[in-house]
Amino acid sequence: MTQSFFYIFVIMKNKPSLLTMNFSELFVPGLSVDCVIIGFEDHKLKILILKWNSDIDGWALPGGFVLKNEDLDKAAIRVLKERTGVELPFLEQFKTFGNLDRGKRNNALEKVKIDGITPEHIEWMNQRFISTGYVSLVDIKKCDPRPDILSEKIDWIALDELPNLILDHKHIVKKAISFIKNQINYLPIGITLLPERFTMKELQLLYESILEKKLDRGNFQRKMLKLDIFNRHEKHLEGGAHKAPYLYSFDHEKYNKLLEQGFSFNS
Amino acid sequence: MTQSFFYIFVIMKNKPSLLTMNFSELFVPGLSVDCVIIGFEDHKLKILILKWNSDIDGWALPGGFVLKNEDLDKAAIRVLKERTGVELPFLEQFKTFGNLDRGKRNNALEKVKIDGITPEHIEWMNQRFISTGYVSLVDIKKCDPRPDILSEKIDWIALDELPNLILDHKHIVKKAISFIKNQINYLPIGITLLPERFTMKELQLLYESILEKKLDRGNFQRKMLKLDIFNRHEKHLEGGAHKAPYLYSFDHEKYNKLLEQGFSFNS
DNA sequence: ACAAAAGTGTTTATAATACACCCATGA
DNA sequence: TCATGGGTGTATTATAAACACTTTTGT
Repeated sequence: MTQSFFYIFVIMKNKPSLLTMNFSELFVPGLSVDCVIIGFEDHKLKILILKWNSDIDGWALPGGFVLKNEDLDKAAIRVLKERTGVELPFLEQFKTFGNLDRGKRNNALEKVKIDGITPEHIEWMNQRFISTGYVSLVDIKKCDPRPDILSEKIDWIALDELPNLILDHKHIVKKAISFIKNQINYLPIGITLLPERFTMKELQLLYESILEKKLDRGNFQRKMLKLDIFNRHEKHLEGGAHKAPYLYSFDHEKYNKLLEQGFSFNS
Repeated sequence: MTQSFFYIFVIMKNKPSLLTMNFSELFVPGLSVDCVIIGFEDHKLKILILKWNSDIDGWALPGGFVLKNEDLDKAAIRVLKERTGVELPFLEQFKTFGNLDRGKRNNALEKVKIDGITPEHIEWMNQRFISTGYVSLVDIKKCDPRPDILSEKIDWIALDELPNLILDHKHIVKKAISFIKNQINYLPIGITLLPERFTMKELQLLYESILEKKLDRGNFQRKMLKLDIFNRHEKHLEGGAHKAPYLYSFDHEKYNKLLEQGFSFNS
């Protein structure tokens, strides 16, 4: 319900006239999408969340409404693009949240005073909402997070440092993480989370973050390389007082071939 | 969108007056649930589907609308109960279907002439619908399938003998099966699909149906028994000209303990 | 006695785990 | 030269897979 604001802002920049429209004509009523956009930085998983302005307490997941002539998936793609500038790295629906108690009426909405937002808009946003959760894995360095007219800021926050989130958004995040954890054995997940070139150590730290357990260095390296989906680059990374690690990148052709035939990486 | 009829029927039996209500007041607009109810009979996976009456061509998954003051999950539970009489054996949400092209307008709806169904009801049902898919695993013998005012019959149909299904219901079935296939390594799925007592052979046939591949008899038996979640019963099954197989049942206490600690059965 | 299918055993191959060793590097 | 972390090797254990052997039963 709340995410509408961010969408309104985008509309305002492009076609301000749309704001005079009744939401009921524009959007599928009562249905929204929420995106858990996950990145990896400083050896930690982080997600992109929006800090509301002082009138409204709490942070929120990037989300939005579904246009009447828009696929549900497309709505999520649009939200991802609007918040990060990124197009379709990895975006998957994981669950639809439809409990009655998720949508406690947000009194804060009544306080909002923004040009073009009418009491009818507020009324519409205060209806019961069912929200479909999408999870996206992105390279933080490729993102250009865009704050919103209603939010003081948009930020990457480590999973273990999350502030209060509105509604059931914390629950949505938990479900997203558990979804990724289950998927990791069937998807070489690093391909969208890491930069183009990375070390095996970095990939291992990513896996350890997702699985929440330590892995054996030697075994991890051997199992990964055995998948035969990496290119090893001759230029080593320099810096530490130790042997320089190789840099790797995904061989997209081999990677896709492996995905097609299916595989299992147990860790 | 079509499933509404079945729900109307139930309402008619209980509180016929509700039929005079506007659907917009009763239901969350544009949102439905569809249930893929899976059973196991004659060594085959079967699903419960509804054959429409002659005015309307095609079969449909059991489904329904979501009441305005009802959890999404509760709507699925209600549909399962109404169609089978069964309460909560195994019911899980697996995906929400929201593509525009899934809801091609069903001209057949206009032909329908049923007491109490007004053009406004038809109009409402012809709006764009987004549907959340639930999958349920049930013991066919415990089910009491109930056909509907609009359907000639309700039947268990083997997966490889499915007739034409309306809308994207075939696609929904495929996704449900693939969901179960992925879950099978983490859930002793037989507990709700098989009768109280069963042979290892039957359990194996069930697994082979879901996994769509043959399994080694000896290895399957040993791996299953090693899970230590079964009770072996001394009364053997008789009938064939061969050694009589033991009957097993799930030890619910051990089963639940295993589920809590998590396990993986690779087959 | 025999066929058929159950129950159990055995062998082999493959993969997971733990840890050891040597190597390259910068201070 | 020494501490550090990278790359690779190896022994051990656990699991999967293939298949063989024995048992029980009705005909």
